[in-house]
Amino acid sequence: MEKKLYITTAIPYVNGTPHIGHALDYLLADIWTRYQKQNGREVRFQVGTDEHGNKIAAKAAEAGIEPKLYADKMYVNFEVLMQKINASYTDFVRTTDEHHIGAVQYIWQKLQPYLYRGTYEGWYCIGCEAFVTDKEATDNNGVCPDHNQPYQRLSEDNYYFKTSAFTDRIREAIETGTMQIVPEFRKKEFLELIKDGLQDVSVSRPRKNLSWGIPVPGDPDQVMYVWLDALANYITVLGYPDRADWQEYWPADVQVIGKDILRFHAGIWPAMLLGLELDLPKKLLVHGFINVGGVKQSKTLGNGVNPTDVIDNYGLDAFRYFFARHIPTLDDGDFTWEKFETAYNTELGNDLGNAIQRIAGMLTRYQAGVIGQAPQGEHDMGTYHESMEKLEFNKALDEVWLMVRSLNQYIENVKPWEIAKLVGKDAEAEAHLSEVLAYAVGALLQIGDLLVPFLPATAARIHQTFESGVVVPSEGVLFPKIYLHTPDPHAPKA
RNA sequence: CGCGGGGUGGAGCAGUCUGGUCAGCUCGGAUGGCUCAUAACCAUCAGGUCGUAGGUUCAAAUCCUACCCCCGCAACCA
Repeated sequence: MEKKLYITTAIPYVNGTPHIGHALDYLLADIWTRYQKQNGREVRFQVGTDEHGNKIAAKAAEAGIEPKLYADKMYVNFEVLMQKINASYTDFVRTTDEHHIGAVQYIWQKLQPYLYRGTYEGWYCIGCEAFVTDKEATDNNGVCPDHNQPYQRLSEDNYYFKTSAFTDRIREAIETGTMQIVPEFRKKEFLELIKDGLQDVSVSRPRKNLSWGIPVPGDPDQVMYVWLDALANYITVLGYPDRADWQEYWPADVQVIGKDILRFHAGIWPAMLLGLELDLPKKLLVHGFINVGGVKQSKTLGNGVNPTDVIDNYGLDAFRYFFARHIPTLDDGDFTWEKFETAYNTELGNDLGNAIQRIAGMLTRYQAGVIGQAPQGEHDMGTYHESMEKLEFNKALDEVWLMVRSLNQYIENVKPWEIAKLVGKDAEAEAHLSEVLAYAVGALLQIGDLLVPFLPATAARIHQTFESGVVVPSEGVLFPKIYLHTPDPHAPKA
């Protein structure tokens, strides 16, 4: 019996609205999940939200409501996005879930041997009631921009987690591939980073400085800081420690994360797992960022792209297509509306949509829609599957489009419309025509199969149209031309 | 000498580990063909000293050395 599969995504902090980066997490995990399911595997797919911390408490206070109530309102934004992307997740965890809280407290106690009291010292802003990083303090020249007050050097008591104790084992796991980091250059980057060992992290705060969080068991004055709380979600959502079936899924097969949080997921998180005597995840998929026209998205620039805008105007599959193929799975990518629309019109519309249309059209016109027995597509799918295994989804899609092109070339070569003219004159024409079109359908169905993980609706439509042996007509064309951001070549001249 | 990634035709990229079969792919542009199709499709062309300068070799985008430039990261902003 093969192990049941498990894939996770990073849980976003609900203080804020979802953006394209979150969407990418869900999309990549969903593609993988659908691919594995298509191959008969059972997959559990986690998503969730991170809901504790001062920023949430502050926002809630601003709105005059309880933090939990605020989180209740905010987490829905993310749930809506996941559903909009049609992410086929099986589990949704909120760090304010009762089970999660209980499990994290259990984890805290189990990690006792690696926890010790310490003093955290850093730059603190009275106005923010929070520490800032040394870098932030330096960048702002020692003055908080929000409150226009100088930072103060303060120290506070808290608990530390001895991640340093696990440096060697973690390094070895990464080097030997027990815990694989893809792409390779991220692995190198991280190994370099921990050359001098992992540094212990502070995992709690005095209650007076952090009210909204999970209480530290046995110490009423301390509240847990983000690390143990948030990272633990990957196992608590499975039911760890009390619900038995978590063991069927852990260790995770793939954990999808952005490049910015690699260090926590490759350092602190494995240390936690080792402390709990659990296996490390098999693979960390580290994706990059999405720039817009070469510029980093930021709130201050206001150049962020809203996934909803894309989906609402072009359809979900168009969204999934672009971000799966034109954003390299394992590296930074670039989005512009022009690029997006060009890919939509040319690749989805001209190449694929049109191929489906012309084949369906010929079948209907020449053979009253009867397909007969479509042969198995015979394209070699080695490269496709290889790319899927290597988590290079963009390359897998490249391979599919190679097939779409060669299908169009095939049609052009055999010219079914000319064979059709011979029907009635040439004794073999009818059989030949039917054979040619059936072959085309076979290729199309194979393409449909390969698109299942990426474009579920499109794949379904291909199958629905051709699978039964008779063309089932559907309303409208797939991927009709849209010119919102690029000039319409056929528009009458102004 | 902090670490990492990268500089290939107008744009975006592949190829570099395992030197020759590499100068390739997509978009955009030009010309032609075709008419089944979403004015789609197919073919051909457009010529880029593969960042710069040396070196190794019968042979380098691919290996070595130096240099220039761009972009990330440098502990909590996907």
